[in-house]
Amino acid sequence: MSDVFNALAHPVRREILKLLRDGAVNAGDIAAHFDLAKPTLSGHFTVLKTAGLVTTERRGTTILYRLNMSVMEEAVAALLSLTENGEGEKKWKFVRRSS
Amino acid sequence: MSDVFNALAHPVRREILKLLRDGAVNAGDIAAHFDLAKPTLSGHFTVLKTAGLVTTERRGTTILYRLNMSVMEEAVAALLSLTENGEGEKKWKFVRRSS
DNA sequence: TTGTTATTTAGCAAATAACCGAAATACGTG
DNA sequence: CACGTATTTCGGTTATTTGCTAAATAACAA
Repeated sequence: MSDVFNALAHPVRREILKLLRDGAVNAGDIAAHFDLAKPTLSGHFTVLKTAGLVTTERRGTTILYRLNMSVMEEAVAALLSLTENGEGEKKWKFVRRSS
Repeated sequence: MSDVFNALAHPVRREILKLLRDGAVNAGDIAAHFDLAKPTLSGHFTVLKTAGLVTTERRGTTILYRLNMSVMEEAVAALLSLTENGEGEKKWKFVRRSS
């Protein structure tokens, strides 16, 4: 979980995750959103991938980055576990909508 | 929010937060839970305090550390905002129990 | 004031992180 | 094969982080 929070700790990486909310995006299109050199973005991709927050799929010459929802869910659960002591009533309820 | 996730990225700091789940604890008692020098722990306290995740209160010779729940809640909200795009159905439901 | 306990600050070494430009790799096309 | 496009890896610089010991500060008691 350290890798996950570490990945979330950089504003550029959080912005990358937001770009992936509505579907997979290729590395070049992501890089175009930032005033940073491509190798720098590639490094950020590696951090996100190491944390498991994104997955990749080669699509011809480009590489698609996709959000890994299950790891995002685990991060929320880990965050909640820091405040819930397990004994007695839970203070929070966090559920995926069934539809 | 970078400061918050950065603070959460270190396992010792997450463990410190867990020690504070059931109420305020003084610096010495927290330090006793780790095999680290006290100045090292003091540095971790500073990171948590800078992030706003804990507050301090001097109580005689000791200093009490207390969890700042509102910042924890903001962290959860920030995490959710990375996956919710605002248009259409929300995928998640996250509510505080009323009781 | 002197001493004792609790905690932080200062100073230092080693490791890691963030950025860049240049070079390398992977793929598809002619 | 050779070329163009997309992306990553390499090598380097600078800044930050984590840990330590030793010294400084804060509060209290005698």
